[in-house]
Amino acid sequence: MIRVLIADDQDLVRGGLAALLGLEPDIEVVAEVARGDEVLASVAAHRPDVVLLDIEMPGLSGLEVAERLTGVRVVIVTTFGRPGYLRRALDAGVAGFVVKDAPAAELAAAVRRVTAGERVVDPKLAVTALTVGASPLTTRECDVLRAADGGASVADIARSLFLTEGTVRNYLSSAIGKTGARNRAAAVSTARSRGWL
Amino acid sequence: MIRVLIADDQDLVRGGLAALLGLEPDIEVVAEVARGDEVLASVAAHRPDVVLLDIEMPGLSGLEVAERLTGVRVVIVTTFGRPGYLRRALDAGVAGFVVKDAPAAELAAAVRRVTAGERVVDPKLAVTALTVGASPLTTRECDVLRAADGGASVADIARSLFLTEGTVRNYLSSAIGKTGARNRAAAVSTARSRGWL
DNA sequence: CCGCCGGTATGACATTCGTCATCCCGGCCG
DNA sequence: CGGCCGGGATGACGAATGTCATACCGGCGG
Repeated sequence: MIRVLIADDQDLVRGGLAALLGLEPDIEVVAEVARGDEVLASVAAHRPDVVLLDIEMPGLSGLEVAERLTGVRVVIVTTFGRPGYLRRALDAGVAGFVVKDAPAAELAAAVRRVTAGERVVDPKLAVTALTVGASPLTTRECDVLRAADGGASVADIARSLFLTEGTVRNYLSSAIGKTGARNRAAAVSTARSRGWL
Repeated sequence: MIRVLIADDQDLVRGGLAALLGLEPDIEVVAEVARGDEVLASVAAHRPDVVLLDIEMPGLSGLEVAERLTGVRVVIVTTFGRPGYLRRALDAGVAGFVVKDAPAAELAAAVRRVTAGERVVDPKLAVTALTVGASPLTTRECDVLRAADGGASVADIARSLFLTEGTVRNYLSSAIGKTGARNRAAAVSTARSRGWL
């Protein structure tokens, strides 16, 4: 019996995945959590063989959780097949990476394969991740781009990061250049779609 | 036996919902589709009692599908509890509106209740929808905001909508005013979060 | 029939952005 | 030890953006 823990913030989705895996005779869902920061305690309590992690969760992101988890196989299950996400997931040592628009049958298969010691990654995604490459953005450029999301002005960003307006402009300019965008909004959009933020 | 059709573009989620409802003795999932524009044909073919519609799907959005569907009860199942979505859904005559972070048990309950002729809407969401109010944006203002998403310049927007740059600036200015934002990016963000786009 | 609203357009104006050059500092690598 | 890179800052300049007043047209409600 493969013991599985599921972490996803959307009740309906989490319940759905549990129901899906519950249909498999050799898989048992031993716990479900809705927040990233509850995963570690639950893993300690239930000792699952495999942990399914959504990336976007309150508390801690799935990627952050994956970095902290040891002694258990991790499969990232996410809506967004962003190259940067895959890269960070692999850096964090996950055993599998499945996107939510993959065929439903693939989930159970992935769980079995990582249990058997294999690494499960969508080949198409892997190619894209290699093609797009790693993030060229520095830490601060990321910070500034994140702060710029939602339409904050240079002054707003400067205040929220305790920087001078001029410095913020420099970082934005640099990030715009690196993303090949023509303004901050496009830069944010590009960086986000690549999983760089 | 309540016959249900599920429309959601993410295989894993759709499969999950199907598995979840499959556990109920009085509910039968008779069809699944992944695109909005496949729903009508599938409804004609399978004659379900209830149709579960995700909003964000390729082809047609769940809201557009709901407007076109007659003779069947519709439940919107969406990630985003945006007031504007709920409003448009109710205008389209749906019988239920469930957000994906609702408890899993609520889905089957919602299906049963709409079958019994009830209308199922999250009370909190209903309050927010009434509080926030309907969209103050005109059609063109929406168009321009949508086109502005992703960081397009005034010139880009003008080209894509066959307008003068000055006119685009006017619409943007007006939309920025109506959303209480301080620039176009914030306006897009606000309008989107309210479901006005 | 007149007025208002939405769509479209023009021109002028102040403000914000994006770019560039240049500077300082502290690590880290060769 | 001497670069080089990343973080941080300043000032200047041109381009893009946001605001406002004004105008014309077509439809719809009073």
